[in-house]
Amino acid sequence: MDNSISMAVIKRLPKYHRYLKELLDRDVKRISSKELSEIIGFTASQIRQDLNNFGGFGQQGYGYNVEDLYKEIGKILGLTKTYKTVIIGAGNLGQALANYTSFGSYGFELVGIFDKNPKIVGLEINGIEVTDVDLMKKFLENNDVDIAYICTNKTGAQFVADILVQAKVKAIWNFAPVDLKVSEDIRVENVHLIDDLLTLSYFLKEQGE
Amino acid sequence: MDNSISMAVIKRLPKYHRYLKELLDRDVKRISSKELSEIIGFTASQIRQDLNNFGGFGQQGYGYNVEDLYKEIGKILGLTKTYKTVIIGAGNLGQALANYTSFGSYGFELVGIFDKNPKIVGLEINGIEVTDVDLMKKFLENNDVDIAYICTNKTGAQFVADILVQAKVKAIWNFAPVDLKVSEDIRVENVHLIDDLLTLSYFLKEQGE
DNA sequence: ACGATATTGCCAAATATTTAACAAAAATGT
DNA sequence: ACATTTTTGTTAAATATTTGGCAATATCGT
Repeated sequence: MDNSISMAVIKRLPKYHRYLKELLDRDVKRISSKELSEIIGFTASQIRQDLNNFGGFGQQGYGYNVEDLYKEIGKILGLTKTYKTVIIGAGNLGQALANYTSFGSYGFELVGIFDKNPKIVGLEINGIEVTDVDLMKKFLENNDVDIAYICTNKTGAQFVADILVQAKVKAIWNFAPVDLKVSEDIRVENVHLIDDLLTLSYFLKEQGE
Repeated sequence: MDNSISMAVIKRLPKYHRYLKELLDRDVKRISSKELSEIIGFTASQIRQDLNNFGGFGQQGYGYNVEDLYKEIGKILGLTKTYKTVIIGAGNLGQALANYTSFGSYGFELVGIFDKNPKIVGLEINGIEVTDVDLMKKFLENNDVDIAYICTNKTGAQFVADILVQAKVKAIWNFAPVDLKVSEDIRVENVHLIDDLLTLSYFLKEQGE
């Protein structure tokens, strides 16, 4: 029996979480799959199906308790604990991510920033000093880092990834325009920004035809 | 008859484009779907199926000519023309995107940057002066802008989107953590960074169980 | 020049995902 | 208290996507 949850479902969970947070902030107490479907844009059937992968959180004739469901999805997403994160590559993007305070509010705690550029090493960004990337290996040995954000250029990304794998970092969030080769036991999420632009470009071309 | 290409296929096109560019740079002349499958990680069958949505670019017993295929996919993606783009919100992320030179090399030309913060308005980023967002509407009337990158906070995003829709901007690349409500004729790509982190978090939690 | 090999394009089968349908259970109104 | 309405959880049907199989055709080696 295959009890693993499909990727399609997993990728929708953050959106549920986001919308439930909004409802919670607006003091909405309960919501039906139908009502939720109208604001979130999935079908009611899909919402019920998705949630039932994890348990029966609703109640017939009533719907779902917003606060409970929000907390349940938080638990499913692993938001009950905090994660230590590092940024490698403190260029524009790395600095932008370092300054994103909202990640911290979800429990992603930034504990280190690394770069190889001597002009950037030593700078303080969001209260954290940028360290030379040559010292990263040692840092990872002394700190139990969960997630690394790779914000280097294409050339440096695989080199950095190899060190991260060796140091048993658990996940990589990769912004470099390259698909990293890593061992099975490390999870990678790629953000290929240019891919999104090309998708837009595809549709703009289509429109003109 | 439904002749529209599925989103699953469209989302893979940029990856084909990326890998073909790499092969081209390495002076590889021809490639079979089997060889490509080994480096790109899709099945050979899927690759052939994907490409055949747009035409028979290959040749039996030979495979695909790398340069031709690269160009064809570029054409499919609409990379034969240039697009005028603007950035709204010149915070850390907006500035990072403004400094991304690689977008330009794909034909996405940055023509304006807007912000509401008086401390930022007037700054020059990558050769472009940041303009007050109140002047954006007028700017859009005088310049045929194709794509707008929304890098504002959650609060400002919908307000900005409404102006963009009115000004007949064709596409929005939205980095604000909100799902924009826009008319049908404008294309939106969302980049919800936090969603990716939550996906990683989901899998980290799974690992521990 | 010709047989062996490689490889596409396409169709069909297998999987995966989404949507529809509905019985069962809870809530609501009178 | 009881009929009506709401809404879930779940099963089944419908769609969509991916993979496998193979005839047709080109290339390659001799």
